[in-house]
Amino acid sequence: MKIASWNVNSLKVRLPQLTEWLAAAQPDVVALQETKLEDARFPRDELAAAGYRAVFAGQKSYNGVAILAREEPREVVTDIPGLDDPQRRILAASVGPLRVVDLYVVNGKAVGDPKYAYKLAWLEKVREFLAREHERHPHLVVLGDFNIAPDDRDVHDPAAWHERVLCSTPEREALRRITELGLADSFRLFEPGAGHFSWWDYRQGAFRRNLGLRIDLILIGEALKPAARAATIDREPRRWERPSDHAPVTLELDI
DNA sequence: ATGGTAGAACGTCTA
Repeated sequence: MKIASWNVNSLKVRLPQLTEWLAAAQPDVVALQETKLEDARFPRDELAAAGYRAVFAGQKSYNGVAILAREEPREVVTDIPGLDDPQRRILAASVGPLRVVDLYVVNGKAVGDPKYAYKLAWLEKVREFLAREHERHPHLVVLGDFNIAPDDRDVHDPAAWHERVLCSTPEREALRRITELGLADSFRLFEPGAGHFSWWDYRQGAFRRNLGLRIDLILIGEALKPAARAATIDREPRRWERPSDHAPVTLELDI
């Protein structure tokens, strides 16, 4: 099984790129973030033509998450206890043997900003939800745009980003509390080195200069670790015309 | 340089 996560930054704009990438990469499950679409406008028919069933939780203009799969996702959850949140940032569903939780983590804007406090509170509520999900579903996959670079290997210029939003210690500790539920950052099962990024700012030629961060993650439960075969960051779509600022990330599981 | 670019929407927010 090949699973993937991609922040598409507007599914309306990126639909042709998504279908091209689906045809080339042939993933079995795909988590999307920043669809920026109301559910009534979700391109269900176009994705069905590409061979994917879809479940989604969207809103106008901002946020929005979706899970695509070869078979119909089951037991869909869009709202979790303790988060009465109009922002559509979380979507859980069962696909085949997997429990899949798609996250579009709050960006946070800047350390100390009210949005940063919302980010940390949001992550704690999500951690509580994931703890319960993991108890019920050992084959748990938690993936998406985490808006946190786990450590300095995931940052092009750690000095410049020191204690800034996406890299601050409280954010990294919030992520660590989630991985301590027994959820491994699958990319690091295969690649220990620095300099592998999944997001590059649109400005100042950041992609061309590889000035990026690795903030798009696929976490897997301990029970899935023996099945992990390969993890990639596919930079190719970031080179296309009018790209998302994020690259798709993938994990191959022998399951 | 509190800039720069992109998306949604058409002024201004979000990232």
